[in-house]
Amino acid sequence: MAGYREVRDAIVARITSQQWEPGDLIPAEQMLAEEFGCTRATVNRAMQEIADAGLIERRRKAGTRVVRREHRGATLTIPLIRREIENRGQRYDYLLIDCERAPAPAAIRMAFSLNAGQSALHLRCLHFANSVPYQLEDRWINLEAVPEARDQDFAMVNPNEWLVGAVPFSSAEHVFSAGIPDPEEAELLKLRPGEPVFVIERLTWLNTDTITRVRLLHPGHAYRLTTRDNDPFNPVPATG
Amino acid sequence: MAGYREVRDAIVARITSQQWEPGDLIPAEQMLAEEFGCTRATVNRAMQEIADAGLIERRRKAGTRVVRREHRGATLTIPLIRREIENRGQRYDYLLIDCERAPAPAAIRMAFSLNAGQSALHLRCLHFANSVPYQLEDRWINLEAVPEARDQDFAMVNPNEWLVGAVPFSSAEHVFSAGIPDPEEAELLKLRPGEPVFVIERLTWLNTDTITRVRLLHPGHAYRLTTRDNDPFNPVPATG
DNA sequence: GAGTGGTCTAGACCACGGG
DNA sequence: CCGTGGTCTAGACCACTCG
Repeated sequence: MAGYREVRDAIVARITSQQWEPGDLIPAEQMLAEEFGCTRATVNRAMQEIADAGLIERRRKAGTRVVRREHRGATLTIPLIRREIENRGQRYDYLLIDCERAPAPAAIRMAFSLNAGQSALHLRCLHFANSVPYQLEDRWINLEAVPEARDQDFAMVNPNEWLVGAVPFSSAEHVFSAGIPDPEEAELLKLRPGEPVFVIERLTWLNTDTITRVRLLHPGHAYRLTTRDNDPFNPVPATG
Repeated sequence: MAGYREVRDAIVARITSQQWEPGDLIPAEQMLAEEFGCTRATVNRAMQEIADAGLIERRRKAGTRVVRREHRGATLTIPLIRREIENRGQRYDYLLIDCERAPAPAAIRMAFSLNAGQSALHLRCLHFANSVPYQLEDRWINLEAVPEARDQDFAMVNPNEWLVGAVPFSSAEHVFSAGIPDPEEAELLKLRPGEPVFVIERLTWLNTDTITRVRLLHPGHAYRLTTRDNDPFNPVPATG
């Protein structure tokens, strides 16, 4: 009689209540199917979801065990910069500082797998929230991987939005850090002396090609990157 | 003849190759089942996984559409601090600075849903990598939710590890920012003047109870938080 | 070898929601 | 209304791997 959600939630409850503790072996699917009055397929679907969430580990013949929870995951959503600002009810403005094809420095050449002589597209721009500098973007685009970028007018469309629309799928690597801006960066962001910046560096791939490397600077006093991760199955806690 | 992985990968390929573009309607499960020579259940499982990955949106009667990819997600793994250091081959040391039951300040009272008079457990500690300060931890623990914390000796076991072991399941909220340490913090972390800190603030829930709020400071010059997100189905790009 | 999970089938009924 | 996805069943075969 039980649907897979009920089976799933019941099993999760036994784990979170520590009725089944980390390391414990869970009854086999056939046993649970009988207990819950459903077929093994239904139990299997429930168990699959719990395993996907990382609560249990399953191995043929060895059975299913409650996982030792060692670390917690967090899912960040990196929004479109324009949306991020407009969603807060602020006006979004965009300024292209410079955009030119230039010889790629060594670090970029390595990331893009380019030879010594090759060039790439380098551009810098500023994003404003209510006319206040919100993000300074320093981006390299791999023209070997994305040759169409050369014909784009990035004074009109910001590279963030253009790339998201033009590149169908990719992997990404993010690095977050705190740093001290150099004098030019500080001036562009209109920072007070001594003000730190929150730095996001992102590398993006299309299949095996690196398509872009971007370095995003935010004023330290104004920027907070937030993520909320809920239990995969349990109800959402009160938002404090 | 096709298994659900083949069906899934074939459909994903049509999306990433832009054969099916964002907004497009995908053939119904029955059609795809006939095309791939399998049952609708197999197609359904493939589509479920693709939908979970966020590539498509499904609605009864309306059918399945390719999603407009507006923002990218990133999955962070917050490791055990000891592991993070030891995995780099460095020596981990831990120092409890202070640990006392104290009246909770207003912000903590609000987060923990406490009344004006109530107290909570406040502790501060330092984590070292090769004897260099790596993380300054300032933590409040809600004794209403986790009364066992009062009997713990946090000079021996650091609160990070104890909580991960003691609390079976929870949600969490992370906020990342860059900041300027106050003089005491700067001294504890042995920072040079003007050095910024990378700040992680985390709230953790057990069901509807807030169990702990922790503020973690890292020296800005030494700390980088990295995350690598791969396509859910495609092979991993070359690690640059 | 044998027990467990992984997957598939053929068919069925239902819930949602667009037209 | 009625097409679509959501879910379930009863049964089957297979793949892995522990003992």
